[in-house]
Amino acid sequence: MKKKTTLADIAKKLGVTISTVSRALNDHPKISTATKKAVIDLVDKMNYQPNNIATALQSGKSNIIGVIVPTSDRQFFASVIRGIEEVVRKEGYNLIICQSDEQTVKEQKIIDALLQIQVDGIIASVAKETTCYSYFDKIIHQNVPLILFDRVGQNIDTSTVVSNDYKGAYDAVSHLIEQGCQHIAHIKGLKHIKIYQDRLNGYLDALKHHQIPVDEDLIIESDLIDDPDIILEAGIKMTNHLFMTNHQPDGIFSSSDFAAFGSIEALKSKCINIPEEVSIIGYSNDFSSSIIDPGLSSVDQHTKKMGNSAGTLFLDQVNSSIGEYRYKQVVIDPTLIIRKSSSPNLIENRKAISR
Amino acid sequence: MKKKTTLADIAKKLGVTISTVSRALNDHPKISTATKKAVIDLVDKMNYQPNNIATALQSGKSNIIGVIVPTSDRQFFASVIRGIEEVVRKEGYNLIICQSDEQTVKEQKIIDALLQIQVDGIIASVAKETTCYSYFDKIIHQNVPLILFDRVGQNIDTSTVVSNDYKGAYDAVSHLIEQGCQHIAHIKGLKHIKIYQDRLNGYLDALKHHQIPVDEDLIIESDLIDDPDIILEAGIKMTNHLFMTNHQPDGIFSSSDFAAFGSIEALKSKCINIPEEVSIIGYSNDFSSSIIDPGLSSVDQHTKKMGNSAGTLFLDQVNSSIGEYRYKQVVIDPTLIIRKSSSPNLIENRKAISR
DNA sequence: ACTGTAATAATTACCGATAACTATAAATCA
DNA sequence: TGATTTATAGTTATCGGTAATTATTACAGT
Repeated sequence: MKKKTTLADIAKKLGVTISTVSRALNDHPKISTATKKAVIDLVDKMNYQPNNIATALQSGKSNIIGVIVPTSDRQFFASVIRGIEEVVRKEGYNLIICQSDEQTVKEQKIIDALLQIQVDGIIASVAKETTCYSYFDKIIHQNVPLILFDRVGQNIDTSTVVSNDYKGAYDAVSHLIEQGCQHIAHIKGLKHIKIYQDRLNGYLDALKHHQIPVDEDLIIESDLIDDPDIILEAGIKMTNHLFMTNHQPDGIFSSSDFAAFGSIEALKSKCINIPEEVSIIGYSNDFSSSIIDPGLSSVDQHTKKMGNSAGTLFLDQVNSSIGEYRYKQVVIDPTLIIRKSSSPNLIENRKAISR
Repeated sequence: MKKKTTLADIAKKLGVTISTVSRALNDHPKISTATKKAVIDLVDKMNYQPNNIATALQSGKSNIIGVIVPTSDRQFFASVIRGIEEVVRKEGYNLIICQSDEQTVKEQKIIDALLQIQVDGIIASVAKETTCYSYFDKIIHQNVPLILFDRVGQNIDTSTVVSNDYKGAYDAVSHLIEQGCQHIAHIKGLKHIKIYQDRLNGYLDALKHHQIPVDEDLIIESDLIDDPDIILEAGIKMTNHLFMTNHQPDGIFSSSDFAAFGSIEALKSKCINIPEEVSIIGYSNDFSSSIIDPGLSSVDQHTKKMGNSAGTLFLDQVNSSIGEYRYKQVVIDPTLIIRKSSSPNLIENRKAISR
């Protein structure tokens, strides 16, 4: 039931003042080596643990970074978080992970809570529901560094880390075309979210550059940001729908791996061969992409690297003197991982890069 | 560049003292409603945000819980974390997620860091490397509530939440036997880790109770706690090894879904039918279990529920008056999810329960 | 008019640490 | 020897709140 030892305890026992002890521990030059040694010895013996809260109050720094993600139990975000941590922990920062569950209201509550506990910065990916970013502006106005990643707001002036979704989509669709596909369907996400818009544009441009006409009936919109099981079911439905029309696709580019899993399942139950009759490419390179049969080609976003970048941007900003810092925009090029679902004569490529 | 407003700013503007403002905000009975209203109005207008660090210093409570997991980007742990958060956030606690990467040294550093930032409690799953638990005792000695889950230490006197691994294994193996398997292999984890020991015992007892002799050659040990891709490869190797002997199994119970994925891949490439010739059951009910072909039967551990329990145990402990609290041990029964890999005439069961 | 008692608000100490400013002694110099 | 460094450590204010204690009113009762 012993309570924690403080500097006062040590000072009293040593017959010196608190500040002497404090300075001894901080290796202040004006403290004799004899005193320093005495202090350090006693500190060890009394098992003294500095109270960071007191230091935080004094210095105005909490050494805590708030991380807001729509959901932490998705591979994508978990991996980004790990990437952030790798970078910032080296400089003594801890992370508080918060989940918005895609809800604007929760997101705002979280922001308030984080500001209240005096985080030194916030790294966030915005909830899909969110269309107004005034709450994020609030963070900036309080002089708290804000880094956005992946799902960044439209008009927020701050540093960001995004994946080059346009390129990812362009490369994926180009690859399908090279494999001989001429009627490529696209399962796209909600259009107000930039990443899905970019992927759509990549898809459209790839078609255009290869002189393939766009068939609007082959483009299906879906809310892709929920429970994996639900998206998978949706993928099945959408695929069945696609194959009920008279112009059936010979390729599918899905903005979500999970929807692509549904496509594979739907086609398999229709006894349509993948990739001979229909090629499929997903997005995110989820672990299951390598597990499903046939292996799903997918676009790897280098999630951990995204996290690394976000962490680095944060450190840059806090370590630069106020006023002189300029926001930076980092764009990370994704990599197309080719598996059987889009390439018939391929040795299985399970291994993902930098997952 | 405006800096944060404090109680002092409000007090000055209102011509009252800081404590009056403080008490007005805390709805103290001895403050007139007029003053309270004036304070609250000004607080709104000046966009005052209470400084939690100051409160934490004063109260000795940080409202932060440290969570230590071997790795946060695994579905299992991510889901437990979500479960913890669901429960504790309601009472105003925030989580700091830390990853030990299975290394004892990192684990100890994390514990020191968490104690230093004055967390109100620690919820942890111990690293596989860890065999000496003195660092966890340190937490307890500092009167910081400690809850262990899943991988609990052997001799630590504290509250715990574990899955009934014995039952999970027993049920799985019994099911294999009911399906007609007589030679059931077991891919087990490191024996010094209790969960793997329990699963082994469940396996052995299920065999015994069905009068099936144990064949030591069918039990293979593997380090199951690393990168999914690596475990999968190991699963392939182990399975190939099993099928090189002259007594080949007709069933495999794997302590890891990922190793089981490897088994499936190995058997498929040998053109051995699953489940007609060999039935397979994994452990953890990873999302990919429902994706792989055939669907992998697996033991669902109700991870979110584990998290809920851990959070509840923590709250119980902090909310009980000191000295009167008794440690509790919660055991959660897992559920066997049956899919095609162990049951030939089954409608696919993709949906997991309470993932 | 004078004391007693609410009602309300101001003082003050404190949480644990840091840092600027002072103070004290011994040591050095003119 | 007296003045001035130098080395070392003590004082005190501060971070932003909370809470116990004390002070100031206003009003009631006699």
